[in-house]
Amino acid sequence: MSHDVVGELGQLDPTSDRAVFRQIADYLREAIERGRLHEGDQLPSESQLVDHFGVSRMTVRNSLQLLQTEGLVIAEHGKGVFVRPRPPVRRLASDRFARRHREQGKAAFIAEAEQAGIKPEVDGIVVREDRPPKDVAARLGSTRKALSRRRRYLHEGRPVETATSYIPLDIAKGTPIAEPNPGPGGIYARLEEAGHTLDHFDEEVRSRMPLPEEIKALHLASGTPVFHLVRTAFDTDGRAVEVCDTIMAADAFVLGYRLPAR
Amino acid sequence: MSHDVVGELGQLDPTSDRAVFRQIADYLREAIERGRLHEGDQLPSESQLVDHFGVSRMTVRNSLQLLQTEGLVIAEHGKGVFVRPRPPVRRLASDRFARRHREQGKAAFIAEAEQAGIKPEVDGIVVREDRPPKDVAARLGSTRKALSRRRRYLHEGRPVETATSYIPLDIAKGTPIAEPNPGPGGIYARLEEAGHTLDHFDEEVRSRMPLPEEIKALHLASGTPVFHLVRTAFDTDGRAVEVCDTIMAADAFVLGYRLPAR
DNA sequence: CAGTAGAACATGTCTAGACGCGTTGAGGAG
DNA sequence: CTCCTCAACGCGTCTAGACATGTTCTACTG
Repeated sequence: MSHDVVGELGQLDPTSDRAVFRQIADYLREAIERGRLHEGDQLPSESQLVDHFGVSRMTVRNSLQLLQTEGLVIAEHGKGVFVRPRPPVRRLASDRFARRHREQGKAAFIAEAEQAGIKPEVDGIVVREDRPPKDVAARLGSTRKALSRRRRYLHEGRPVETATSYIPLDIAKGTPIAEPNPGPGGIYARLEEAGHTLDHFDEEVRSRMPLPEEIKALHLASGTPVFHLVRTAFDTDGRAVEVCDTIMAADAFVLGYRLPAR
Repeated sequence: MSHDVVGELGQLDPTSDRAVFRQIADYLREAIERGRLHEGDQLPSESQLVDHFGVSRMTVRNSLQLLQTEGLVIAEHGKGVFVRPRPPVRRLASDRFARRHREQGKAAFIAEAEQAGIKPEVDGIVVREDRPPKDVAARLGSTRKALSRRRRYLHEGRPVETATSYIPLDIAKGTPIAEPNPGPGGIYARLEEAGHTLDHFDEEVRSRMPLPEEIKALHLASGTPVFHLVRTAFDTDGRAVEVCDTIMAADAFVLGYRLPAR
């Protein structure tokens, strides 16, 4: 071993009120935060920690579990536990749906990813006619069936986002919006061609831990929350013409917004 | 017991590849999602689950641990495990720093909370001269000392947000901004009075799991991520006059933004 | 009747060990 | 030299039990 990490971990304080597994987690967390363990580095193995601290394996596992739920480390079956590498994040700017970008002929996700030098992909597109969930229906102002466009986005092969758009059928039916590939500029370009000039978007941002299906779809490590965005597009008549419900891996994005001071 | 929850949980499938503790968690999660267990309801106790499924206690605890990290339940020592109640959320609108609100004489947090019928409090105000962390320094365009204003916000007695503002000393020194209570309208009103008419704010939103100190300051249950906001205020000369670094309990807020389509 | 000690029950922490399965590298077979 | 087998190692799952500590309610005491 080039560097004796386990030997530098210190010893338990048996007089402390703090639980043993928390003390062990504290030592490991400190080693990560102080930079003695870098991104991607392997932590001491469970049996090394058992030997060093003189505790049972379950106690050590409890410590590692804690660090996992904090998002600091990731365990890989058969290999070891590693300091979690921070993936490159995408900065999303609040003008990402501005018309000038759309006019380049690219959808927002693609255009911005390429500008950031990231290879984007889109995946698993499903277009259906569907009754929208009731919070979406409330935003669309109708509980009728709508066109739903579901898809998954990837960065450099890693899935980072799933999104489902809902567009009222009277707008979408029989247009390229109902096709899997809606053409250059994406569905917003098609909406504008159909006379629904876009005025603004309202976006709501929540964050929470992912559901099992979201963990699966985005290959999320434990300790990774998700952003839940609900974006409503309004045309110049004030009508909601699209609601987009998005789940994003929170470790892959920074959302940027400009707020008015006036 | 008015309702035999544990009896309705189904049995393990010994032929399944899915780990036993995951199957148990699945049943409990389903009971919550289907509404057989409501917010605040107590789950079957560990020993009841041990009896029902015929497994050891550690296996049951593993299931409950999983649901805790998902944010679905919360364990209370000596009392039981309960379906986590969803606290009332605050909707933050993207115009929350608009001047018209400031002119009412109230700071943004207070004004918006009262409008939502929530009793707001501010807590633990610390004003110092401090060298800002380097990401903040980069936004201020200076690594010199700045005035830092730290404080904690509460809703109905529950801590939900900590924030630290950094203001360049040449702007803040000797003004009410350097006082614990900066007066009506908050520091933004004072900045404008000092000739720094505000033009816009840039806000960056991240989400991650909380650090131990954040768990402590915000009394976070496990399975609760935090929003990390960094907001930079620009005056009409284009100068960054304040950077505000905020940690918010993610289960207490919905962030709203308006995006331009042009 | 009020107050309290204690039992019963709840979760928290920890031990010691067993078996399973994915990964890796050394050493032998071809 | 190449390929394959297998042992060593690493984490994943599960058992059975012990003791600690917080909570609640009962029943006894004064």
